[in-house]
Amino acid sequence: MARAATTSDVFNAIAEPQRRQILVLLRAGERPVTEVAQELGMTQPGASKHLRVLREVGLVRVRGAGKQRLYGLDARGLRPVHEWTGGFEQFWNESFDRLDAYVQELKQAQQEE
Amino acid sequence: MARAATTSDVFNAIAEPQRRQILVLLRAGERPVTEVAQELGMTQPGASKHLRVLREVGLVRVRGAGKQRLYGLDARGLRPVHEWTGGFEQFWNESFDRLDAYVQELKQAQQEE
DNA sequence: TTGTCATATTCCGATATCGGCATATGATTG
DNA sequence: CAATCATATGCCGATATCGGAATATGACAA
Repeated sequence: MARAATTSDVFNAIAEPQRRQILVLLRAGERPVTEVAQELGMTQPGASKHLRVLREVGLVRVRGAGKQRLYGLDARGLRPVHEWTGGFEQFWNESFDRLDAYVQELKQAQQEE
Repeated sequence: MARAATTSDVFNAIAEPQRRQILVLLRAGERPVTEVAQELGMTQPGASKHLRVLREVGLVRVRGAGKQRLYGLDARGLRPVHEWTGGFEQFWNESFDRLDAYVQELKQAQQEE
């Protein structure tokens, strides 16, 4: 088998740095593809493709505005990611100290050998 | 160019469902590879590979315990992800209502045509 | 040292990714 | 309708991924 599809999966969609940049940019408001490409220093087709992925996972919405198509943020899909990582909150404080303790114990044990 | 490396990037590391499962499992405590594989229904080499990636991005630590190697969680690397998504918190509430409003306006506009 | 259990690595095939370039499709205006 | 601007798609090459199977490496015990 091969790799998981980036489409239809928010975790994969935001694994791409450029796509994260796009999302951040869109926090400032809707923008047409060209402007996204320009502001982030990517090609128009490049931006278009990334926006397609973001649209497919539902992180972005489009609406036609005359000749243009305005892309806007729909951040609701990021919530599950936030919550998933939040499930580890207690572990990046308290619990890790224990692990650190283990490591120190090990170092000592090695020195005593 | 090709795809970004999953190694040395937490966002990519957690884009893999099985790796997320491993992290969740390890919240319950340290475990040897074999046990991880068994509890999650994957092969030993499979688990080993995923754990390698997680180790390389620093989400997991190993310590030798006799014949075994115990893998333990180091969730600190998840914090940036939590914070990054947290930067969109206001957008998955308030701000999206505006976008919804737009959509409704558009639907109306279309009906009036 | 040899055997045995635990884990890591290697090689492979199928596939999906991302970027670049050219081009097709779309919408609008004259 | 033709011209134009805006955007999307298609095709390509290079590469990395994931899973599977076999095998190598490691650690310990007898």
